[in-house]
Amino acid sequence: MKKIIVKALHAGIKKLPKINKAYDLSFFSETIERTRDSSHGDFTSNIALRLAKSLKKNPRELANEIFDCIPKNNSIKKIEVAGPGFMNFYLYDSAYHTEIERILSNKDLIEKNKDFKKHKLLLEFVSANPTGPLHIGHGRHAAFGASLRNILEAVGYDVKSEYYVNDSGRQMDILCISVIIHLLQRENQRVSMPLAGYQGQYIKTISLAIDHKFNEDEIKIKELIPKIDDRDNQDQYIDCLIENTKRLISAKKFNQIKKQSLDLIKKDIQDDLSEFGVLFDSWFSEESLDRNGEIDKALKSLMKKNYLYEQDGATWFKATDLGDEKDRVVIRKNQNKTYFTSDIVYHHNKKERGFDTLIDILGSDHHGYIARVKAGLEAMGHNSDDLDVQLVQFVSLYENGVKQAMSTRSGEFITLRQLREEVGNDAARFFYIMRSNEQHLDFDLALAKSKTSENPVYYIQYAHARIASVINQLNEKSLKYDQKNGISNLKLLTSEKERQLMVSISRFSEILFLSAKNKAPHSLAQYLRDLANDFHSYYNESIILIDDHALRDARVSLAISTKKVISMGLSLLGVSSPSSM
RNA sequence: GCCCCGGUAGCUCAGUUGGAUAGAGCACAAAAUUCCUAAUUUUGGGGUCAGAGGUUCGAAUCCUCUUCGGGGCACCA
Repeated sequence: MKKIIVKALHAGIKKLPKINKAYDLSFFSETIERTRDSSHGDFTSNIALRLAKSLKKNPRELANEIFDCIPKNNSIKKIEVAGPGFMNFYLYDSAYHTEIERILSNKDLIEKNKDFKKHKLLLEFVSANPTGPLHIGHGRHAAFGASLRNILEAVGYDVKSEYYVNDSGRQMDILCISVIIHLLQRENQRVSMPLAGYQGQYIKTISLAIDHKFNEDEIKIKELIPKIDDRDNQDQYIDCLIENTKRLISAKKFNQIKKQSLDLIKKDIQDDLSEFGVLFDSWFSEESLDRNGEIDKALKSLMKKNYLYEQDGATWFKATDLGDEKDRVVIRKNQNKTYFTSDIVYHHNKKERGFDTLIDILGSDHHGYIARVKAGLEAMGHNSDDLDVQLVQFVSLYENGVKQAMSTRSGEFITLRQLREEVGNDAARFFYIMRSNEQHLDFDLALAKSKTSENPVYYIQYAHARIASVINQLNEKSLKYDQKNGISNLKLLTSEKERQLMVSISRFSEILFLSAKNKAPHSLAQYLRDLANDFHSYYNESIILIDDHALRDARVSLAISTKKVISMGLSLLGVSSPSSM
């Protein structure tokens, strides 16, 4: 709907020779907003105020000049120059009717931007280490990423989502040894879990599933346990323990158990996310980068470009040359590659696969990591601006005003699965994205569980269910609904609340584009709440199923289009739209 | 010490990227149902936009400083 104003303004400006510069449509679009106050019309543009300075003109005069040049348009009732130089646009109601008609037709509810389609995006998110179940923090990433993906797709982008599986490196060995220790304990061997090992219940579950039994002669506890005090040197202790184990049971058997453990955890994560309605187009294995020789190839290329040097027995990447605050190690003294090494290659790989923009959704505690990944991209010959990092802040759970403790170390943290079971997928999805991602989230468990109007999810879903119920009543009362008749009688909808509802419906597409542009799914959530409010308010004031056929069909048309918008909006957020509650 | 995010009504938060008189929900006070789902609606009070300076026609929004809260500054991931 905003397009009407954008085009009109553009047509007007084109006629003014002095202003006709290289302004594109998106510039005009940026100057136009919905009015906050209906006494200012439907839309307002501050274009005259913005251009006044560079043209050295009085903004009001300029606004009047533009006004004189705007051609007649059968959607625009009148244009006013107001205040310091705003241009206020008043639309005919028919413009809103056209919008309702479009929504009722079976086409897409919103018009995608065709230019976006050639833009390939790769959205990477969650990417939690496969060393344990997902917790409530990952849940926020999952909900945010999945919603963002849906929104970007809805406005026209070609977008794929990916989960990066950190399936190589030291932490996988630690996972494996934790499982092995558990297996040994089940055989009544006198070994204790290293302090740096994974302590959670799930380790037990994995060991039960693997159910491996070691031979008496291959495990000699005395040879297994390092001669160091675990409490003094946790890292050294566990590394030594891993080494001993590999030697005693053979690296082959160790890797076999590691693979089994990884597969079990990965499966659990995949099931968890899929039950949560979070689907990925691909699961990218970190380990595959090494296996396919991509890491070596990239390192050689960096070496050739003189981005690497040796110092203190390690190999360093000259990140400072490319904007990072310090140089970073890519190969450690012990010859192991760092996590960052894989990440340079992984991001390079993403670009090589043909993605224009890479969106990474990271925890806010990873912000210090951005500069080095960007440096890595530059070094591999890409533009670091192609990487867009969205940071997500932490989640705290509150139950009746009391903050719930959460500790990863003890393994007693609240999992995503527990949360989903507690409050349900719908409430979890909605609450996770209800707030801006860069804001700390206080997740109110009691509110999420409550089935009252205080709970925004139920409030919105209830609006949908009410409309569904009205449609059922139509049939039960054997009333006929004629959509064409409804559309041609939309002009009968003249009450303030009816107009308000039509205005809200017409904003949907603008909200989606804004939400996509700002990568802010929470705007959509806020909008849906407002829309539901407009409907409830209208529903309370007017009866839809009245005897007057023309007005009834018009009202049903309005209700059905509201239902369609709510339903699509909720589905983009991964929330269901029940027909009865 | 350096870097990132945040501070808006009693509480939880929006604020369309610099616009006109700063908005919701909850809580509080009062009202509405012979009628399509009361899981609803209507009305009301409530603000030094953390503080101070600056930029300009115009600042919650941009810049500088101060302050408070969270996070980050590895040959961990």
